[in-house]
Amino acid sequence: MAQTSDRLTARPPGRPRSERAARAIIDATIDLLAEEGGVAGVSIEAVAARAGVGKTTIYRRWPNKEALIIDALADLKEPFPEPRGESARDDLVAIARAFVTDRADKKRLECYWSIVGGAERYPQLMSRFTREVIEPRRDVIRTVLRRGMDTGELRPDLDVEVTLWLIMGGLAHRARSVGAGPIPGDFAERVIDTLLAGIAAR
Amino acid sequence: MAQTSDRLTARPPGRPRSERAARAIIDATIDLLAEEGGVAGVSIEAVAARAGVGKTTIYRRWPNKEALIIDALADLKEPFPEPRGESARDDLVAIARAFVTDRADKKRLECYWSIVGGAERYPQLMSRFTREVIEPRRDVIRTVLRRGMDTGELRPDLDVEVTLWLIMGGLAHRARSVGAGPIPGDFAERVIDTLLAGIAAR
DNA sequence: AAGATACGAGACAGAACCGTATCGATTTCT
DNA sequence: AGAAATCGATACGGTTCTGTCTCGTATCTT
Repeated sequence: MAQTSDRLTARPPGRPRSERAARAIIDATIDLLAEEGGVAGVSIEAVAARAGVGKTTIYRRWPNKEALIIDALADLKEPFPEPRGESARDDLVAIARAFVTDRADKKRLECYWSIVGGAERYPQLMSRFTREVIEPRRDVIRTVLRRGMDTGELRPDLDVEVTLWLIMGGLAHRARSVGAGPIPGDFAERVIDTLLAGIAAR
Repeated sequence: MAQTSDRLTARPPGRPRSERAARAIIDATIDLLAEEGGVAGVSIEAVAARAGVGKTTIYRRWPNKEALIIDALADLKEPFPEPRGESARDDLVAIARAFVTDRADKKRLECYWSIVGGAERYPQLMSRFTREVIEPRRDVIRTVLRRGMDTGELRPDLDVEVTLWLIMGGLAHRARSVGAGPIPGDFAERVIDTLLAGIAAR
C-alpha cells in the first residue's frame, strides 16, 4: 500500500493551515466583540489587524463575519464550575459570585450584551449563543433549584423558570450598569438572600 | 415700540422651521433605534429617508447622530402611570404588567437594549438614557417598595436596591429573550409573587 | 528538487455612510 | 414686492469596510 492512501495520516498536500493563526483570529474576534459592545464593531479588517493576520487567512476559513463570530462563540462555552451540591444557597451564591467577579465570565457577559443588543439583526448569532452558552448555564442553576426543592431547602411549589429569569436578569443587569458604580463585594450574596427570603413581611 | 422688538412674539426672519419635519425625524430615529437593535443601525441617511426629509433638515438641527439620538430619547421618558398606592403587590404587578405588555414600554425596552449594547461606544447616550428614562422609573418602584415597608406589607429590612435590580433585570431579560417564546400572560404576577414569597421553604 | 498550499501584505472595486454644499421652490415677515 | 430662511433633493469628497485578487515568501509531502 502506498503511504498516501493511509486514511489515518492522510493530509492534503501543501503547507498546512496555521493553528496559531486560527487561535489568534478567534481570540481577536472575542476580544473585539466584548470591547466594541456590538457585532457592528467587529470588522474583518479589525480582526485581521488585531490578530496580526492577513484578511486572506480569515476568508480562507470563514465566508463572512457572522460565521466567524458563530465559531468564536464556541470558545465561550467551555469551563463551568460544577456546584458542590451541599446546599442550594451555597451553590447559588457561588454561581452568582462567579457571574459577577470571574474574569472569563465578565468577558462572556460583555459578549452576551453585544449579541443580545443586535439580536434582531443577527438572529442566528443570538440563537446559537443562547443554545451553546446561556442554556447550559441555566441548566446548572435549574439543577441546583430542583435539588433544593427535593431536599426541602426550597419551596416545593417553586416557579423555577421565573426564578431563573430573576437570578440571571438581576445579576446581568447590575453587572452591566456602569453608571451605578462598582459592584459591592457582597452583591451576589445579597441577591440570593433577598430572593431566598422574599420581600414580603411574615 | 416697533413690533420686531416684542420679545414674546419676536421671531427670526425667513421661513420658520417645520415642526412637522422635526417630529418626523424624532419618530424615525426612535423607530430605527428600536428596530435596528443598536446605535450603529441608526444612520442619518436612513433617518432622513424614513422621515421623508432631506439630510440638510436634520443637520440644521443636530450636529451629529449622537446629539440627535440624545434628543430623541427625551421622547421616551414622558408617560408613566402613578401607582394607586393601596397595596405594594398590586402596584408592583401593575408596573410589571405594563413593562411586559405595554406597546410604548415595548419600544422603550428595545431602545434600552440598543443603547445598553453600545454603552462603551456611546457613554453619553447611556448616561442620559439612564438619567432621563431609567432612573425615574426606578424611583417609582423604589417609592412603592418604601411605602410597602412602612405599611408593614414588606420586610422592614428589605434590600431595596437589590430588589430593584431583580425586578427590572428579570422582566427586561425575559422580554428580550425572543427564543424563549411569547411571554405568558401571567408572567408579571409570577415574577412579583415569587419575589414576594421568596424561594426558600418555610 | 518539485509541486502544492498557506502565509502576511496590500491593491482593488464597490457599497454605505458622513458632513458639506448647491439647487430651485416654498413660506414667512416687512 | 422683496428679503430671509427653510424645504427636499441631490452631488460631492472622504472614510470605512467588504470580499476578491495578486504579490513574494514559507512550509509541507513526495
